[in-house]
Amino acid sequence: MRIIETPADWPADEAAALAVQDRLRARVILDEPGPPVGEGRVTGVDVAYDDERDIVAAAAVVLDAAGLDVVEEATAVGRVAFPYIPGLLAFREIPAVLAALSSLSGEPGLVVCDGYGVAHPRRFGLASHLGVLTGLPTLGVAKNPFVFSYDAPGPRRGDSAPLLAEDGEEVGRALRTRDGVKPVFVSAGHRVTLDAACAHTLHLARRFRIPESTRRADTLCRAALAAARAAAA
DNA sequence: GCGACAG
DNA sequence: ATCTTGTCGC
Repeated sequence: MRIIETPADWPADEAAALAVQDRLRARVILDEPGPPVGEGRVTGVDVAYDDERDIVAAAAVVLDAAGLDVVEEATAVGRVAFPYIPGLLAFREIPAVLAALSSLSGEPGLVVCDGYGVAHPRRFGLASHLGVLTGLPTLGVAKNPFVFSYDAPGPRRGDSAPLLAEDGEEVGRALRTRDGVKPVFVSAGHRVTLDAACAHTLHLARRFRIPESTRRADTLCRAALAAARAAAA
């Protein structure tokens, strides 16, 4: 496990973070189809926090896209870099995620984030931000619709409905990954189209509502946090 | 002006 | 995100 420091130039407050989003969002690429579904590697990333002790733990779990077996895992622990502010989640999660990704020995391939990409008030959510910083293709799968509206998709796995911004733009999709179960909210991050993001999500979420990549990363970052707590005590 | 609001 | 046991169901 690698111990990280928050980047020295990381925004210190809300105004600085907003300025960074304004500067970086022009670099998001949305006209590339992205990697084919079921080939190569897919990496799930997730983060867990202990704000009491000011500890953050991130995990990156690399899967073989064909069989969804784990190829490699990495974690990183550090101090919380930013408070949780809706719309600025990336500043809280990304330093630890970058550290976990950088300690992988192999290529991550497609990165699946727990949150949004372009489905964001300023079209620059966590997944897009991570994509721009790393150059990797990314997508976001969130468990809640955030500030967007949608009509209920059909009841079957694979059914979807547009996730709409206030101006009517389709910024993502409410996608049913299991029959009769609450949909997940998918959006493109970087170098992946929305259609491709949904196809990857369906491939990764065959057995459960949440993609296998995210579930694996979630379990691993919680374990890393527990270990860091024990070490701190 | 106040509240809601990914994790 | 996090605080948290048992329990209903495939």
